[in-house]
Amino acid sequence: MKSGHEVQHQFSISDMSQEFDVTTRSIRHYEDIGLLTPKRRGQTRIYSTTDRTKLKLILRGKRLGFSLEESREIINMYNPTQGNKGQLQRLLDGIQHQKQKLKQQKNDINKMMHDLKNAEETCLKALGQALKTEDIQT
Amino acid sequence: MKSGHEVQHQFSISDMSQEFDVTTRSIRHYEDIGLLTPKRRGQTRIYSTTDRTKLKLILRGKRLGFSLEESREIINMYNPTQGNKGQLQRLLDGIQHQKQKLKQQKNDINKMMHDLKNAEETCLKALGQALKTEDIQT
DNA sequence: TTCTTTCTTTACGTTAACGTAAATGTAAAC
DNA sequence: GTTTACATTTACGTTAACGTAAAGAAAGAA
Repeated sequence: MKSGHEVQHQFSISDMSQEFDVTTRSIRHYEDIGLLTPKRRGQTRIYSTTDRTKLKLILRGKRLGFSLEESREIINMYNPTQGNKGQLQRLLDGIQHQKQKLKQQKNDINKMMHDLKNAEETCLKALGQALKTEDIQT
Repeated sequence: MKSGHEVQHQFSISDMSQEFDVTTRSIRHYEDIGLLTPKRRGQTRIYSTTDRTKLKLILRGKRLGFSLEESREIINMYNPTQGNKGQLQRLLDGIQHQKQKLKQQKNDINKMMHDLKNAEETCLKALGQALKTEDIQT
């Protein structure tokens, strides 16, 4: 454990927007539904490294086709310490479910990748033929 | 090449619905936007094995978070024979793009899977503690 | 024949995830 | 001091992907 005087970095909404290539509207939307909880200096939002991490998780979820509600669940899996027995059990179930879903996705990706490579090959051959034909016609 | 008297299986919309666990409404919607093109006997839709394949691709796409328009592109990558040079080149670009996206997804999945396993471990430990505490309290 | 099932079309409704615009505030730069 | 840049809230608009309900046709079973 490091002694606890680490610098807490702070970020404006435009910092976040630029760094992660997401609109400020989206960032505020994530706050509206309780996914992010930045502090304020006056009216202005101040984002912490925790917020950055959560935003990263949200965006990773999006790339995998998750809804924001699903991303909320994922985020909630990152602090499993709190909670009674029932809650922990439900959390564990959720984790199993996500793991299963990810396995399915991985499987789908492998199949699709295989198909794409096939298509690529066929496409390249067809392109070769097209070029030959072009030569002849010239 | 097999001689061409293979049985062309036929399916009703409810066959498709049950087999793939998707509503008839969705199936008709996919037809509305031109993703499926079943034949008709009278008014009734008759689905071929080709339609089944396309539906499979659509659903696989959905599991990976693809929009129907993206699935349309994917489907179009399965017959790369037709088309002139420009079209083939664009198709090839699309294929590269999809491959890249899949790589990103695979990467995301690996990271998320790692995180989930961590969460699972933490969760199990906390659950163990909760049970101990329960014993003591009993 | 009447009932039940399965199909059809048409059309309005719904939800998520923002987009977009308007009106306003504040602080630094010129 | 006013322009510029970025911030805010409020609120209506939009799109995809269906859900849902209504009304009717065709076909087989009772």
